[in-house]
Amino acid sequence: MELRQLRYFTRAKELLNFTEAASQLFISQSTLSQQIKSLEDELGIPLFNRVGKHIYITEAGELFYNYALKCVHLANDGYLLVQDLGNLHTGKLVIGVTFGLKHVLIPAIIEFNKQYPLVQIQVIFGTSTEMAEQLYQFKMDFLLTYDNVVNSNSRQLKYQPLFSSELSLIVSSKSKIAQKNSITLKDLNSLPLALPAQGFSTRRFIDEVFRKNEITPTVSLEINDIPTLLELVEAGSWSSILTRATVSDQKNLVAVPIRGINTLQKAAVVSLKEVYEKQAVKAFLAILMKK
Amino acid sequence: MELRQLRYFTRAKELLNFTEAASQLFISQSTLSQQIKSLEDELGIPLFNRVGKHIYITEAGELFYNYALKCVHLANDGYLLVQDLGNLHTGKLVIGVTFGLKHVLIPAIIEFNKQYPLVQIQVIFGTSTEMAEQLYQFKMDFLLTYDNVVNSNSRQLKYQPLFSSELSLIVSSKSKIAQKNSITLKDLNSLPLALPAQGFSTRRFIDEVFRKNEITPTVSLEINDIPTLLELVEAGSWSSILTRATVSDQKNLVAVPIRGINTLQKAAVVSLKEVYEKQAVKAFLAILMKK
DNA sequence: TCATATCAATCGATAAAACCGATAACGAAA
DNA sequence: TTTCGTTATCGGTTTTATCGATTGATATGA
Repeated sequence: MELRQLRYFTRAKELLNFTEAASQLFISQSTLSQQIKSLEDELGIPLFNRVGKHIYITEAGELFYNYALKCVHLANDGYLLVQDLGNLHTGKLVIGVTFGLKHVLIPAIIEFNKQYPLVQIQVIFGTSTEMAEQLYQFKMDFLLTYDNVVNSNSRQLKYQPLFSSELSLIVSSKSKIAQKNSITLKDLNSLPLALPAQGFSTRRFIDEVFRKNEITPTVSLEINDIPTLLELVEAGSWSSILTRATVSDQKNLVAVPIRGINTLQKAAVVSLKEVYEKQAVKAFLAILMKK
Repeated sequence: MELRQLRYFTRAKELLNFTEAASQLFISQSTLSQQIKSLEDELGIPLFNRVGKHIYITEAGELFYNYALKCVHLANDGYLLVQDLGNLHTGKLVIGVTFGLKHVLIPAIIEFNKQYPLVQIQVIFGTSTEMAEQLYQFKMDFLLTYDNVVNSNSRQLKYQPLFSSELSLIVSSKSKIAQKNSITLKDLNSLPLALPAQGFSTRRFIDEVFRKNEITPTVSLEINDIPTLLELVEAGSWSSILTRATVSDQKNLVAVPIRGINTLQKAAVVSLKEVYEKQAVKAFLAILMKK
């Protein structure tokens, strides 16, 4: 039994299709077929049922999978551990972030790069849904978002809170509303709203607030790119709802508080529980939390 | 990185002596030396410090060891688990059964559990149609039913006959008919019948008998739960048609033979052909057949 | 100080195995 | 029935794991 075989097996089990699995593993289908067979021979029990053109996992396969997967992950964790042991002089950091937390991330990146110039940084903006998916696939080290992310998911996430920011009405500074100290939820009914698309954590939160308070404002624009959204709001026709923090560095936009409801959004660092945490991640988070 | 290398490494780390470790691993010292080196190359960091004729573990080696050891153990646990499965120390058995064969199943379950108390058993009562479907989807290990099941299906089923039982008229022991030695098919025309719903193998058989003999008795009640059916027959208003075996353990019901036609129903174990048969299934069937 | 014992590293050759492409075999779908 | 999508198998090639023999390094003891 070798890790190679376990890696092949887990992928095959996940896809239940040898051809596709082989392609993802960058080996030929024949190799995969042979390696699975040799693993089955060693275990003395079939891991898959072959029926016609399909394969199904057997009871033994299902049970064995748990061990195989853990084993592969453990080996990988060990590898990662050694990789960045001491050397924050190599390695790569992949950070997911919602646009609303850009202002928190930027200074931290600058500071981190000053301290550890050899660590490559990749920043990915996206919806929390998209990013949670990438996190689960180990394509991301951690993500920065508001904390009402997918909680129904089977695997567990670790939350480290950063700060809170109020959800506010965002309007152009030229708008009449910009003068007001605050508005009520009901005022929203008469405003044409431009909101982030489905999938953004803020949007999920907003929809929830609407539902609870039984109001259905006109959402006349949905868009999945926040800079563009801000640009459109700046132009004057629409208002939007975002956290106050989102526009903290925008001159031509004003955040008007929404009265009477709890609109506190908690920003947090989200990562996978029980997975080895890179040195670079630790160092980065130390900088981030210090602020 | 392969499990072989991790096995070599852990042993070497424990003994801090390549020559001895190699000997225990039944490989040459040169092989061990090379494999450790290739592991170190892949990790990009030395796991041992070579000082003169001695070796010492490095910090990286010490940390990596924890992962390597767990990984090796996990793989071994997975192996043992699968072996156990073959030895019936774990696992699950899902059995589908028509109500008419309950009396065959019960003692077999009791005996099986006595012999293999660690195997979980799940029993599903249902129509043969439903259960055949679940069998095809690998949600069931085998089913116990009368053998005129779906034969038109593309995939192939394996039948292992158990015994035969005559289809009889089932009446309350209080009924007048209960006294008779037998009745004819034509007598059925004048009786209000309560039959199992479509989908039950017995019902399929009954309908076939009616069709062949060109009679159309009054089916005044159809029901998809056999215990309830029996309860209603017991109350006295209806008669039913079921195998004699179905009422073998019922006091207040009598089975009256139907004359002049072949009403033999063959009970059988039905499973998928050409699919690996679990050890637990083999053991269970051995007990079932022995009776 | 020098010989010797004891270890790890290295080299070259060999055996094992992982791998690939081509093709067969199979069942499902058309 | 043919076609399509899939897995299994075969024969040949490449990679790599392994070995024995040798070298190099160093601790020990005469």
